[in-house]
Amino acid sequence: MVTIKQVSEKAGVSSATVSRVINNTGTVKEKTRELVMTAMAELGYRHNVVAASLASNKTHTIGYVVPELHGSFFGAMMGGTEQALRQAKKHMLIATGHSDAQIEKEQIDALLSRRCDALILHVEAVSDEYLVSLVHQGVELVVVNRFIGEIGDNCISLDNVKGGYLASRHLLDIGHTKIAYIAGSLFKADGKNRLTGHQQALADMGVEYTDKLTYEGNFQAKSGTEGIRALVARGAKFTAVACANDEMASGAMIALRELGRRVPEDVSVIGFDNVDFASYLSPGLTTIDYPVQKIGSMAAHWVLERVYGHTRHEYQHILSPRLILRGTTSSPE
Amino acid sequence: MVTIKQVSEKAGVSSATVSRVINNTGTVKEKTRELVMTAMAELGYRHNVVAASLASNKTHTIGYVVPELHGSFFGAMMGGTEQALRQAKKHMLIATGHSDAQIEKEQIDALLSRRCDALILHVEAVSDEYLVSLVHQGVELVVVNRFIGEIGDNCISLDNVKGGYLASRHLLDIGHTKIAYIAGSLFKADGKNRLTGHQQALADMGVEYTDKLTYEGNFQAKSGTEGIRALVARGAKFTAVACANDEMASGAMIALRELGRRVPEDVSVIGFDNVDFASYLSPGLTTIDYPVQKIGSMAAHWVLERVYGHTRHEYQHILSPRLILRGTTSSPE
DNA sequence: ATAAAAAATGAAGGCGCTTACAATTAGGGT
DNA sequence: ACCCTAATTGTAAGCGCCTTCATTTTTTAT
Repeated sequence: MVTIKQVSEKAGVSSATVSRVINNTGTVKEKTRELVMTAMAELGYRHNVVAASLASNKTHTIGYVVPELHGSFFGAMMGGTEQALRQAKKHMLIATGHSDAQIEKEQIDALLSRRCDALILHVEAVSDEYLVSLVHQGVELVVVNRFIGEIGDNCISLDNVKGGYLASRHLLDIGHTKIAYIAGSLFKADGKNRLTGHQQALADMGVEYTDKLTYEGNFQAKSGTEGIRALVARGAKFTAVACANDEMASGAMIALRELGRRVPEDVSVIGFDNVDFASYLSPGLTTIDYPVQKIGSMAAHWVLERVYGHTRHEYQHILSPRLILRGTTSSPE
Repeated sequence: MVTIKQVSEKAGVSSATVSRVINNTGTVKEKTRELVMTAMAELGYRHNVVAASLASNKTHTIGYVVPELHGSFFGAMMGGTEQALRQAKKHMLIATGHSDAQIEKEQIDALLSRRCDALILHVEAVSDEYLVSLVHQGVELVVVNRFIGEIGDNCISLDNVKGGYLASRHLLDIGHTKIAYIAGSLFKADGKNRLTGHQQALADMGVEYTDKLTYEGNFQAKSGTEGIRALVARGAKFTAVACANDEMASGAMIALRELGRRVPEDVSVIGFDNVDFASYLSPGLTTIDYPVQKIGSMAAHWVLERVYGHTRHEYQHILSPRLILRGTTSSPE
């Protein structure tokens, strides 16, 4: 292992100088810089970031906790973050929380032990208080897709209520009144908020909300299929169904097709998230765009600006969803 | 920042002993262990993994390079890896190579500078020689989804030729002879190999291969759509189309539908990868299963066994694809 | 009880780099 | 040529932990 020391000897300078040229800090004469550079090249020197981190107390590493790695949602989000961080030469240490408070805490702990300069957290099981206490402890963190008033500055989220509203409002606007709703897990904030938006839209348009038309799924495609079956089994009548995410919408479409109901002629379907495959379905899925990649990059910008002091990195705390019209919704007969 | 030293003083032992209880190495009496534990708890001690890494020359971190983060493919793969690594308390430092040799090298370099204990690489632009030289330099790495004979032990890949063969063979078996092929980027090994498999299947069944029926896409959905249009525009006649991945298959289905050709009645479609949304399409996409998550976990096992000396972690070097029958293929009229 | 073996602990020297601070050199003005 | 300031470099003390080796304590065997 070639060290800075060996380089310094070969170049005939002190190790401090070598460190300066590596980090481009302090001042060093052009001539000695070259001396050092060639010495490094000849020796095949490789900077030891671990040692540097210990000495400087900066790891240039951001810890990232997401519930899962599979699926296209988190990849898109992390992609947004990565793109922004790569230019700043920061790296991401990734961990999964599996929507389990215990695991989430362990992972956060592990990332902190690894001395990440900041954390980006998409955690769903851990309590608000826990996150608030971390912030009060001085941990630099951004919470994504979750809003906690007390640490609002550390949150970057989508207005899920508005998204839910937009979806159902669209169905109402084109004439539907009997609208079924397949909710996401209601113990998760976004699942709950999207449902709230749905209810507000109904209220705004003077349509009464009833539990009979809603089914609580778990954000997985299969639960969309089950949702439709359950609704039909309980005799619910509807001409449209709003789903809390695209996976469930796709599951719902499968069930509807099985039942011989055409989409959108017999029943309209609207999803939520606008994941990449939404446009591959046929008809293309009308949905609510969740600017997930943007959320990822906002989180990166937050970190760059707040933790590393880079300027010119703007970010917003609350992003807005918008309606994406494709082929699964139409006016009722 | 509470250090091991402070803990040792509070517990009335030496720092060496504290280190022993933290790492569970050496021997330490139960009583003193408890002493140390309570001291750590009272002081709110947090182990500094960076310092530990420097001293022990082990980071317990695996560097991971993938082309992109978005899409469902790499998330699934990394998910497989993560699951296996989490139990071993290893972490993943993730970087993207963007299929660009320059970037791929930089990222590998950065991960090495961070002293990752091992690398898992899904790189597509860098040369075989480069990877071989890394291995010869003593870098512990697994190459996934790519086979390089000279370092076959370090590779974990899918038999893409066989997959391509299986797909086209299926179409041939159910009676198709006019089979169009929408290839992936041919400068990528898997794109090329899948096409080779297609050609072998044709040859085996005595059907002549012709360039006229193949179109080179780029693995993106849009190029599937364009592929169909191009094929039709050039007057190609076919009753089935095999695609080098599911995204393109989905794009192809969209184009076929536009042209008024029913799937599978008028033309059969088969994809490759079996990504998660393949079953959401309608009809469900017949495809070749790419055990991507398994590849991810194999890579983890390789690392666990070879780098960390954990036993009982079996792994294979070449995984086999298999046919997944769903609704997009049927015999021609 | 006592010697020998085993278990438990402590002392101290790094791991490779950063970073005040001190020391040296170079540049400018008169 | 000489003094002052600014630009360069070197010195050395850590950063917090691991780990070998020596030392002390405990256990086992006789």
